[in-house]
Amino acid sequence: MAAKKTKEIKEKLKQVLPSGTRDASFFEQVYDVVRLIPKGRVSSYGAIAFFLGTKMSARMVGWAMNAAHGMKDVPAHRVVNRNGMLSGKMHFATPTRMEELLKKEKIKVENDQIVDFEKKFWDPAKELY
DNA sequence: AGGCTGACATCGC
DNA sequence: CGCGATGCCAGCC
Repeated sequence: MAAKKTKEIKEKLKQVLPSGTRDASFFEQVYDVVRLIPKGRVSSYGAIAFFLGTKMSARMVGWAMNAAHGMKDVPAHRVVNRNGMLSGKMHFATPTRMEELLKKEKIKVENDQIVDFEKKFWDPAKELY
């Protein structure tokens, strides 16, 4: 479906981001927040969106993450949906990459879902404010 | 220029 | 209690 499209976007971003970094906007802020997520902690699209001021634009955060794939500094694996589910794992290099990365950070993952998500949850609005 | 899509979230029936 | 519909923003066709 959109897999092909994503691939194209990824390629395009490779040209756009590293080259000019463009005049980021929503994305850059998302990247910043994601980078601030401590190791061993995770956050959600909604929390980030909320922190940025637009709680309802959680989808955009996901879109930003998609772009973040090209950014080495952005630990997209630490960002999951509100359920703590690794909804975006299929967008990584390999479907298991996200889970592996999380496990390396002492985060337990079972059935594509983060264990004790509430404990590992890192809320930017709380931590950064 | 208009419409569709997308790694989400929330409200409604 | 579960599934469907809607909102949001940006980028692509």
